[in-house]
Amino acid sequence: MGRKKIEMKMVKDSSAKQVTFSKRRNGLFKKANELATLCAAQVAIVVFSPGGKPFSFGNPSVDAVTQRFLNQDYTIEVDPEQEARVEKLSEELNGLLKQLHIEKKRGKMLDKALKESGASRSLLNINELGYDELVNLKAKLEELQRNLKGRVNEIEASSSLLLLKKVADEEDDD
Amino acid sequence: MGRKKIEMKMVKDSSAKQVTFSKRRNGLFKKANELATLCAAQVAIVVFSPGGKPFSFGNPSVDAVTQRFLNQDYTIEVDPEQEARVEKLSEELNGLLKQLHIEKKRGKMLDKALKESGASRSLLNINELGYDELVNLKAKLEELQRNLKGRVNEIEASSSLLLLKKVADEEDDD
DNA sequence: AACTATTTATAAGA
DNA sequence: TTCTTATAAATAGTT
Repeated sequence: MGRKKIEMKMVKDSSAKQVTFSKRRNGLFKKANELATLCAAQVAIVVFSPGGKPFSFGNPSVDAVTQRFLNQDYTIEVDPEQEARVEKLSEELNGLLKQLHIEKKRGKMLDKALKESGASRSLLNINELGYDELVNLKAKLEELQRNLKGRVNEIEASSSLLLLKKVADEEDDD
Repeated sequence: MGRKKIEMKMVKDSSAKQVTFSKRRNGLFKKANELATLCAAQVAIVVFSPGGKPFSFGNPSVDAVTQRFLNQDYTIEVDPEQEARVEKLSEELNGLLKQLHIEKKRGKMLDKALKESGASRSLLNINELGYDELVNLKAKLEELQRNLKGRVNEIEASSSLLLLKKVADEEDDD
């Protein structure tokens, strides 16, 4: 689409690559916007440049679309299409396990950040909260803990050990 | 790009909209692929059609790019740019809390699915695993539980109650 | 699904 | 980077 046809191979010259990336990223986002406008479609795009910088486009927002994608409502058919039902459940569990895995990674990063930053405590102005508010928030946190623990037990209870195999495998590239 | 120029407004005729969506979705994914190939860039796209069906493109995969995006490495500057440091930490914590919130939702869906589907147990062929493998997986699961609980405690310990306020707020739209 | 008349994107150059 | 322009590529309307 220009003065000459180009081969679909990686551009070697890093400066030219940067120029191509900028132009084509703009083009891609424009197309995405048109698709969303013309068709009332939701679109989310995340791109990392060759230099590792993130760019994103979202309609209505990357977050909204991503969450819809992750939370996809696998409605259980009462109609006995067991095959499909089981497959959907399996996907559901799988997604959950992936999330748990992401959580773990984030947890490690958080640990590191907290240790490295003595200043982090200063970010938390407890004084802004009244006593009742603190008590309330503490309760919320505890509920959160229970829910998390409860769900892990739920998984255990349902003996989804086969799926856990995948977690075990993922553990290996940590 | 066709016999006539079209207005950038939503196509009303639902059949024409579907055709336009298909064509342009293909075009978008092709462009994304070219961007990834030419520039060695990572790209992830998620699109929902007007009918609500999900489509995705990813290089190397939607998952890989999404995780990189979510896990963006907010490297802590030792150089005392405290302002930036605190902001990054705050974002980090925020993202974590969002994840926890997503988790909760997914947990509820899972509960529902498990209750509604008596057949779910049949999906879990424990018999495929040997005893040692089972023991191993059990250990993995317990480690997972400890890690999750540990991280929640970490948050509590660092008194990030201010941020928890956001969780409390989000609770309200459940 | 295919076909084209056109429009749009973009590679190279300034 | 931004703009210009020759040309390649995408696609709107048609079959």
